Amino acid sequence: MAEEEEGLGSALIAELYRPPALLPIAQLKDALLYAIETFPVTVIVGETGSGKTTQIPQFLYKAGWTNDGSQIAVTQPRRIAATSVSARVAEELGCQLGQEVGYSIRFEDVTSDKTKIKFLTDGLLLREMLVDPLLKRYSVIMVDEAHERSLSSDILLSLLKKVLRARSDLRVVISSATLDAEKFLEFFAPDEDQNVGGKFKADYGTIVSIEGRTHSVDIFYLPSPINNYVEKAVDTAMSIHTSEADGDILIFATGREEIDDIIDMIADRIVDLGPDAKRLQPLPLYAGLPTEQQMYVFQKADEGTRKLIVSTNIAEASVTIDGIIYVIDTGYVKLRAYDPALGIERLNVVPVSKASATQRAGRAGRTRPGKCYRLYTESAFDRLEDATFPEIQRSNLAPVVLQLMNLGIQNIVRFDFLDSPPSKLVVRALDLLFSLGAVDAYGRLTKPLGTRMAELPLEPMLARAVLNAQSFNCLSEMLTIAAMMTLQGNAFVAHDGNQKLVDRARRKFAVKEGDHITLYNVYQSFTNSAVGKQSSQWCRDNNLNYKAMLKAVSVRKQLRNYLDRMGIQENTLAGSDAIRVGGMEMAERVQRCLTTGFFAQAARMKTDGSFVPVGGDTVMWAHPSSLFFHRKVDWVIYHEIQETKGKIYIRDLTSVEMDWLTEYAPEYYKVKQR
DNA sequence: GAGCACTGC
Repeated sequence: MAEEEEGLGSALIAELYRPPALLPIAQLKDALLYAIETFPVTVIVGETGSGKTTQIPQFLYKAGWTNDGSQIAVTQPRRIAATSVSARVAEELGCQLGQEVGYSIRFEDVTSDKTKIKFLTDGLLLREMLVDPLLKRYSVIMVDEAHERSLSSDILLSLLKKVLRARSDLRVVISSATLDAEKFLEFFAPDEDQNVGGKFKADYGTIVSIEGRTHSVDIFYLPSPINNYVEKAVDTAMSIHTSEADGDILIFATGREEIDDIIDMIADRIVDLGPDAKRLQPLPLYAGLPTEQQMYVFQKADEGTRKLIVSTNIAEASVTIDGIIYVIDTGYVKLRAYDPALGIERLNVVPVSKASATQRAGRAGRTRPGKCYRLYTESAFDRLEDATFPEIQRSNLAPVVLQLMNLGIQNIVRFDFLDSPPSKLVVRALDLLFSLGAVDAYGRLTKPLGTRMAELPLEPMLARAVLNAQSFNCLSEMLTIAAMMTLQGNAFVAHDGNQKLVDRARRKFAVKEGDHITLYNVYQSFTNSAVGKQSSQWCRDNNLNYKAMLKAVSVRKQLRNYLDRMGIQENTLAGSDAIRVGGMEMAERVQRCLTTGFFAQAARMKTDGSFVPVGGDTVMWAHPSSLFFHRKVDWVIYHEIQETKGKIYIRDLTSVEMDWLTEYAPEYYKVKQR
């Protein structure tokens, strides 16, 4: 396992560790088992630290829920949680991980025929439903952290509702940290029960509440609203540092730039404190930070030094840091929104929800009683949304729709969602899938193209291009490019914050055709036994993210296996072709092949360097990480479009010929011209 | 001209 995950994992295990007998959940054991025995659906409400994730599966196991040879599944929204929690439970049961207790995540299946309790990501359980739609191997399925309302856990709950209709023996346990419990339970009401109106006849399920074991956290609000929460966060941190007892500080900010600003301002203020003052060590934390730098936040500060961690939302649920006593909540978060009319993703800074604010405050009370300073007024808090908008209502739904169709859901519009996505999102998704040939004019999944696209763990446009690659004799190249695309711009990394070095490193691999083939060259060099040798040192020397590169190797291998099973062979010509891919022939094949997937994302550069889409007037700019940030080009296809601070950026560009667009997507462009 | 919140298959 890579360093980062080990580090984060052990932090998580530390959080979970508490002698099991002392957990409040132990007292509720009988009530819990009774509920699960009696009702198809049990919703468990319990704060972090209540032990529900580690204890409930053990109760069920010991109560005989796996005696008939079936398994207990516990789903997690994150890989790291699945691995670390399973290790903890294996230890408590005194067995080796992978025996009675195991986990299964993408690329790693640590289970055996002896496995009774299996932790897995919710996305992977969805994949299992393709093979086993009724999930027959499980007697109990526990969906943990359902309150996070992730895309895959939402869909999983919808599908479990369907499965329950066919399987009266199945038990579903939903665990939530917030007050959504009733909503979850009511969702599982059989249709006839919903007609009873106000009368609530819940013989299909029940709610069990578990006391948390976190310490109390005093909440402080501002007396009046402020304009600049960045400055206020700095002021608050400094006053905590100079007047409050020992204990580390955690500031929640919205993004990298803001975090850097806060850290710079804090650094200035530290100088003013004078040489005799207690020391303060500001540390940034966000997902894009190189692993080594992320690890600093977990290390104990020197004696007499107070850590001040300035973090994105990553510290809200994904990462747990010990020793935080003070939390400063700016009250904002950066969230994705999807504009179905333009097909653009936006990252907006928006107020947090009450659930989020509560979760943030709780980060101060893990070791001992703490304090949380909310940089907004109490009435502002009262006006916050109860919970963050579910992901399914603010995402590009093309991958979701494709996956649901492949699971046999014919009518997406009538699908029983916990919260239905806006119909515009569904329509947009269907339009795109139709233009890609995954869905026919009757709204049915096509065979084999549509089903194959759904099977590949790639977004639809990329899946389409990969499935076309064999006919362009560039499957080998496209597999590599697809694998590199899943890194989402994280192939290069600034090891010491020096962005100039990154740009220089990128130029070493650059080819005139654009970013995709540039990334292909990166992969080729990394895996070449005479060049990168898959070594971490080589990555460091070339400003590449070693962990990300290893992931690309895994993804490529997995994609390769999928295509093997589909009977699509890697072109022998491609594998042995000695032509440098930046040269004419191969490059053009790749460019054409990419066009067959990304024709709907084509644009042309104007003289001022901006881009406009076909038949549109949206002004777009090449992202600074693109080869075409500096260079001139005519037509391009792009992989991603995103609005940041009012400016629309396109990322991962490859130059194409205008004729190819009409050649490979005649229908699409005929409609466009009307 | 100047920059990805966070996950997952």
